[in-house]
Formats: sequence, structure tokens, C-alpha cells
Amino acid sequence: MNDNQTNAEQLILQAARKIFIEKGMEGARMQEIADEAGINKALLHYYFRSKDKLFQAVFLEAFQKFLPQIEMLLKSELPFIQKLELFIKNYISIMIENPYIPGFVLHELTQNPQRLAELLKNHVVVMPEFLTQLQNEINNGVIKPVDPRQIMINSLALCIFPFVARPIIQTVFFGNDAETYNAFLEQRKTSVYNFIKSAIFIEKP
Amino acid sequence: MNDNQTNAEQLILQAARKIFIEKGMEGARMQEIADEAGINKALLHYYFRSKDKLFQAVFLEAFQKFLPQIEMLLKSELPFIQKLELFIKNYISIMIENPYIPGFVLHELTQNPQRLAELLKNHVVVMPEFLTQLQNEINNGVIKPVDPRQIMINSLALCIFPFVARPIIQTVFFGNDAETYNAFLEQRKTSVYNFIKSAIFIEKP
DNA sequence: TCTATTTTTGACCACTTGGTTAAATCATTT
DNA sequence: AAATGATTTAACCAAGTGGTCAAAAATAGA
Repeated sequence: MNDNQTNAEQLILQAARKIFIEKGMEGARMQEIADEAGINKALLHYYFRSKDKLFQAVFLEAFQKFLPQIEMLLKSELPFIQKLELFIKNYISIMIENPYIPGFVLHELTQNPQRLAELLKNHVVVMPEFLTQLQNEINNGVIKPVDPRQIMINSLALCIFPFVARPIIQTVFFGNDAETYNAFLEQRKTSVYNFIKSAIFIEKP
Repeated sequence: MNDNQTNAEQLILQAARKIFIEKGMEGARMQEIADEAGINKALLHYYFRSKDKLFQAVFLEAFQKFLPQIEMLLKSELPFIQKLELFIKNYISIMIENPYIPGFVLHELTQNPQRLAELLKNHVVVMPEFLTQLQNEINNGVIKPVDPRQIMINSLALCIFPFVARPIIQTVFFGNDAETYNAFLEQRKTSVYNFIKSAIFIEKP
């Protein structure tokens, strides 16, 4: 019960995170994770029983990094426009700090969709309420009459896509210069918000 | 030189397409592809020398399914607003017909970014012209003053994301009902266009 | 210090992987 | 029908793969 125990476990998790996110579940090798952590391969199985268990630990950690922020905003009592602004700015900020997680989560969830059901059992049940609030704004003539789900999905798309497609976009539009692209992503915090606002709010005459 | 030759080759490509798109490069097994094609595993290596070569054939085919449409539109002499509409409707249509290709291409390109440089050598050099045209519309006061790249990337995001994140969106917003989601995607052909138009065009008083 | 427990390791295993090969089958030409 | 060349196969292989295990090393308790 020394603190090397926790130390090794954290070392493994850290290494596993890096390799899994880089190579995916199928592409990652236990030996590579062990090397990255600077320990013996058998130790991986001592702390986490199998590759699958280790992967699940990493995946869950990554997934949950984003969920609380979404829930907090969906549950809050703010007016819609403020929720929208907060959501976009927070969400993009988290992604700038964890740029490889969105693609990782998206791919692994596509590869193994039944996992999603498990993950969502305890979360995001508040979504309907949020969609209702949006529908109310439409009924009040504040927002243009569009399917609220289209608006919701458009917002997600505009936030997430630049991270999921980063290698392509960075190459095609930014001469593969990471710094320029980072600045571009930073700008999107306000750019995306303005874009959506212009798209859905009805201009007062 | 009988026509079984082409027949077997097509059979293999068809099977490889299915398995690779389903499982990715790392997850796919040569044996599984052979079984799917109903032939011996050694025959895969007879027609395509290695797993990597076979994968490249499948990937290139998938990638090129979308590129010509983009180029055609970018190169055309149409006014911007018409280009935009055509692009969105065509692009979403192709994706509805090939719904699993976007995620496949995106993931494999993220996993192996250096491949992108090779692929783009002969393509999409017209992008700057298009961005210039967009900038002109801004200068003429037709479009709001926003970074043209933001507009371009927003358009791509709105088109592509619903296919890349299909399993999640379909589950969270549509009770995992594929038919409903297909109808939703169909609606997006006009919905996305209207969304972008409202977002960027300046209303005439 | 001696003992008991936990942590770490090297060697090992059964199994799967992509890939090869020599022989068999099939089709074509003579 | 015989020879030739292209196609297909079963059997095989070396190199990994995730995973195990007994023993060593480190640690904690007495």
C-alpha cells in the first residue's frame, strides 16, 4: 500500500490514453503502452485485467470530460440565447485543451455503438426539455421556425467538426500550420456563436 | 484472360470495401475479407499484393467518390449563392447514398495524415479561387464580413458531421430509428442551405 | 531483523496475424 | 488431346498478439 501503487496505475493510464487516442483500440498494442509507461507488460494486466478493461477505463475518462459541461448548461435556468453562447464557448474551449478526444470518442462509438446505450443511461435525459425551450422561442417569434433538432445538431457540428477533421482542414486551408489553425479555432468561439445567431434569430425591425 | 478474372477482383474489392469500412484498416482481417468474398485467402494476395495495397485501393475509391463533385462546383462559373446551394444539395445526396464513407475516410486520414498530401497533389488547387470569390462578395456588401474560411468550414461541417456522428445523433435525438433519421437527413438538403444563407447574407432593406 | 504482503519482472504460451508456396484446377490455343 | 498459361486452393510459416505464471524485488508490519 505504498504510493507507487497509485503512481504506476496513473502512469499506465497516462500511457494508455496516449496510445489509444493515437492508434485506436484495434491499432494499439499492449507492449507499446507498457513501453510508453516504462514498465513491464505483465503489470498492465496486474492493474487492469485485460486490454478491453484498460481501454474502457481510458474511453470512459475521455467521454466524461465533455458530458458534465453539456448537462450543466442544459439543466441551467438561463434564457436560450445565453445557454447557446455559453455552450459554444465552453465546448470549444474544452476541445482546444483536449483536441484529440472528439475524434477518438466518435470513432470508437461508431465502431461499437451498443456501448453508447450504456453510457447514456445516466445522462442527457434533459435533452427533451432543452428542445422544448427552443420550440417555445420559435412559438414566441424570437427564432425562425426550424426543426429544433436541426439547430441543435448544427450547433454540435460547428463546434466539433473542426476538431474531428483537423488534419484535413489544417492541410487544405492552413498549409498544415498548427499555430495558425489554433488561432483559427480560438476565433471560432465567437465566430460560431455569431454564425448561429444570425442564422436562427429573427431580426427586429 | 477469362472474365472470371475481373469477376473475382470485383468480388474481392466489394468484400474489402465492406469489411474495411466496417472495421477500419487495423480492425479488418484478411481472412474475413476472403470469407466475405467467398474465396481463398491466398487469392487476395494474388490480385492485391498485400493488405496495405488492398486497403489503398478501397480507400482511394472511397475518397474519389466525393472529390470530383467538389472540384466541379469550385471550378464552375456560377455565382456564389448558386454554387453554395448546388454544393450542399449534391454533397448531402452523395453522402445519403454512401453514408459510411465520410467516417471511414475521416478516421483513416486522421490515422495516416501523410497520405493526404499524396492525395491532394492533383486536386483542390482551385480552393484559393473560390475563397477569393467569396471575399469579393463580402467586399461588395452581399455577404457579412466574416473570414471566408470560417464560412467554407462551417458549410463542410454542417454537411458532413451528421454522417460522421450518425450513431450518436440517431440514438440521442431519434430514438435510434434509422428511417426517421434518413428523413431528417433528406430535409437537411434545404435546411442547411437556408441556415447558411440566413447566417451570412446581408438582408436587403 | 525476520516475516508476510504487495509490486514488478522475465520467460513463456496458445493463438492469430499477414503472407508464401507448391500443387491442383481451369481455360485457351494448337 | 496435349501443352500452355492463368486462376484457385490447402497447407504452411515466421512474427506478432494478448495473456499467464512463478519467481524476484520492494515494501510494510512485527
